[in-house]
Amino acid sequence: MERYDPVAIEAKWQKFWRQNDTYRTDTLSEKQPFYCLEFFPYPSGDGLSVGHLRNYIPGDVVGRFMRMRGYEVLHPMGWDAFGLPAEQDAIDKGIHPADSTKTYAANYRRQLTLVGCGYDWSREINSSDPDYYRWTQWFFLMLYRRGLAYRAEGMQWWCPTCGALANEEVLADGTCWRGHSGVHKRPLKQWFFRITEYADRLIDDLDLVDWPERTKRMQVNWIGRSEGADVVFRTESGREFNVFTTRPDTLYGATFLVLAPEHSLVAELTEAGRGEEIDAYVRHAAAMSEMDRSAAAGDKTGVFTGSYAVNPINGERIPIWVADYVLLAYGSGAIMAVPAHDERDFRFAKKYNLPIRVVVAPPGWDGADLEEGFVGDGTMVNSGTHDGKPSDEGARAIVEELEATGRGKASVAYRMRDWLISRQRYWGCPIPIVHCDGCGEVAVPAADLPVLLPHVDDFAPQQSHRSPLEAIGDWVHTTCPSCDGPARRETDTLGGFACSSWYYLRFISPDYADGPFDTEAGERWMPVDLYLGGSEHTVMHLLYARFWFKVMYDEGLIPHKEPFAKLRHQGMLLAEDGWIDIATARLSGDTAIAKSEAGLAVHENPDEGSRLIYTARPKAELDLKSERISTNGSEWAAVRSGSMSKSMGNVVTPDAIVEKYGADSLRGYELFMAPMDGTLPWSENGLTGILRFYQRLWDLILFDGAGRLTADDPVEIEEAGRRGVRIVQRAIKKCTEDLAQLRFNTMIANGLMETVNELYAIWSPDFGQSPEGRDIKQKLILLLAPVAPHLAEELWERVVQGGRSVFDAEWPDFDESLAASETVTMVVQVNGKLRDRIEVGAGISEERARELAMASPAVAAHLDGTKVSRVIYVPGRLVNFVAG
RNA sequence: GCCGAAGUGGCGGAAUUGGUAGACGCGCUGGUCUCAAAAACCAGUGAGGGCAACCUCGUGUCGGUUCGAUCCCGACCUUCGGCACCA
Repeated sequence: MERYDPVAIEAKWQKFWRQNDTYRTDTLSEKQPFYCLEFFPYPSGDGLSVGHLRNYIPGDVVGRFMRMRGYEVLHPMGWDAFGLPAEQDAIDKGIHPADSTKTYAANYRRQLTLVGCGYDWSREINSSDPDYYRWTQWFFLMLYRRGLAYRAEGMQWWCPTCGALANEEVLADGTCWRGHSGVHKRPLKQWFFRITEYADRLIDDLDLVDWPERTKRMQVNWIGRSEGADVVFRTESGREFNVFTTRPDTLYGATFLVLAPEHSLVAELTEAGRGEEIDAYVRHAAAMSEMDRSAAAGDKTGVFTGSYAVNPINGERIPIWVADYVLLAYGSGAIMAVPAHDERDFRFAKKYNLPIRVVVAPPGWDGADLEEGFVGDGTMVNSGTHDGKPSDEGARAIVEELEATGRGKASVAYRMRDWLISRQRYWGCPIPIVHCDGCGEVAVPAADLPVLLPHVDDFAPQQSHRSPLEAIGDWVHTTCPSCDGPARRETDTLGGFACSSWYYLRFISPDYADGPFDTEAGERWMPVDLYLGGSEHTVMHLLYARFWFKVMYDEGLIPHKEPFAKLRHQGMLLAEDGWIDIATARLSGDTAIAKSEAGLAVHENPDEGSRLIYTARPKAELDLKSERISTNGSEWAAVRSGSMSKSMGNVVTPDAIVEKYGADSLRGYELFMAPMDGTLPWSENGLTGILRFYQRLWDLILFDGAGRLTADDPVEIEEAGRRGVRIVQRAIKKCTEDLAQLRFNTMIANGLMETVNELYAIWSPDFGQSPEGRDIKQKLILLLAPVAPHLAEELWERVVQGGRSVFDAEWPDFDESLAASETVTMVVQVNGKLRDRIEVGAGISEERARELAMASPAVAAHLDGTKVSRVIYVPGRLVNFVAG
């Protein structure tokens, strides 16, 4: 029998697809459109690992499946080539990013083709091409014109490696999104997009999309909408300023006010004689990094300005303090402190001996001093005419009162800040603005786009924190589009997330020259039907792209409100588990790297800065059944994996796996090993199972004698036909439903593997050649096609139809009634415990089922003479006798 | 601290969402074939007991609801992700 030879088959069909342009999308097709997209990658010099493929393979499978179901599928690929990762790589390797990204992209394209991904490569885009970034600039101008792009100075995040960062790019542990440490704030003049103006819509419109709830919630939390009130306080010197509070009901309990150290009124409100102390405090706060400030969250510090303000609700005179636990950027940078009902204010008041006045009584409160701030709802006390009201009602009443007297109003505050988008970097899209002495900031006219990024050899970031482009004199010096006088170009570039905020539109009409995209085609093809990518981009790319899209909507470019109708995340793939010789690891010292038996590297005791890649498990948890452990007594520890990384030498490339097992096996394994959003370690062993399965399928379809039965067997062809129809109908149902829900693992396990196992049991040479047998084979190939496209093509050519791609065939339909079994196994229970199983006809009556169940000897034995008081009957499922 | 997700064999994971726990695959054990090994194929494989038919236990822990709980409720433990002085 000819063996399944993936290498030969795969080369053959990849060539066929290329020559026949199999994956070209016709955006004008009459068919229903389906837009299937994966986050476009930044092409790295390391190439793709098997981990990255957990993003691309599911997309490819869905694309193929939808195509077979009659949709015109748009499934493109491109490169997120502008931005820091590319520039950093270029600096490290001394290659110009314009060259390196092209080389890397070509390698990505080769690898994606190698694993059988069917992209329409005629739509390949690269965000660093002038033909692309010209439209990124066009969008910038659109935002600018709409007042959504502006330049401002302030304290902003700064990464020693990456430079200026958006808030979204800073992680809680003081590192940036690229993993660099030392992130801190510094005063910077930067460009921003006014994303905060869209905060409410970014929250509300999440109701329109099918996204993981977790992801939606993370975006909502990030935006951080809080409803409350602005309250106006007047100082004794006649100054007015706002505080924001979410608890207007506690206004009578405000016993002091706190300004952020950077607040503009601090100097003015500082009483004579306290200047030195206040200055020192403000300087100290400024010097302290944001990270240090939040690390010291428990310990509150502050100083009294010496000034007082008047509480607008009761005319009370209360002191104004300065403290760094109040953030300038949130609300108005000033708060009313209500120590009785806020934990932070409580601590501060305790420390500085400020009064604590309860105005919302906790349930059962006896008037005693509080041990800590009570932040819950309760009944209002010490609040003038509002006493006795529930606090939520009181909050509304107080806001009304403030509005009536003009001393405050209902208000909303957000955690999200405007999006810092400028970078003092070379490798990015130039901001299309010129600065003119006479006219000021002037937008480059759309007709003059693109503002080309000049090709320079020295593109390293400057110590001065200024753009390297400043050094390119003949590029910087230009004429003002408005007055023709001398002007300077804006030398900042746009961060990479600007480029990726609209790329999904460019794929629809990649060569369109009259705008960023053909709006008619855009209307038809948007929103993206299925978007696949990692959850790490939840508050970066996925938030930014939604914002841009909404601006386009407002501009009338697109009639849809959301860009991505359905979103799913793929899980992370960790490095393979292994075993480590503890003794060897110890020998080389605390921070040493030891080589385990499996060839994996291990940080046994990572340094402060380095991440723990592997964690040795306690000996008790070792897999004692494993030979590798038991041969070596106690010296080996099982090692749980961390993420794949080049520095650890544990990256598995698709190239190596394809060579050994074939692309179809790699695809099958990536889909089969776990649900697509699960995180799990890579395990090369698992590939064997997929390869064996393909071999079995191959043998079944091409060599009928592989089946369990011979022509002489008692299972007649007719009987086999009946069973075969049921098996294959069930398989179609399972595969169709699972693919629609992206449940690839069970689609393969139960839709394909189990089906083949069952078919083996009824298969004989004669049956294989019967019309039923041939029909089953054909359907099986179709079901296989999205997962293993090369193998499916080969089988399709051999047993069904040569010359045409299996992807031009239709996905099979199923018929519930044919898939249904004639008999079912019913469970017989006594008091809810399983005692017997009986095989009965599918349409059995309750009466008959009870009779048969009662007849079971096991039932009599377990009833043990007790009377049956109740019988639970679940049709087609079980009969349960309840005794006593 | 706050928000969220998850804990099932030696491993990855199934389970029609209240009705046969462990599908499918890996690994392991035994067998067939072979001089031998690999591959392939066949059988077995949650734990404990029994010659056996069978019995008992078993889905992180403890309790509850129910004829019946991996699934629902309460408390707790653990792991992972996100946020974190946001008034």
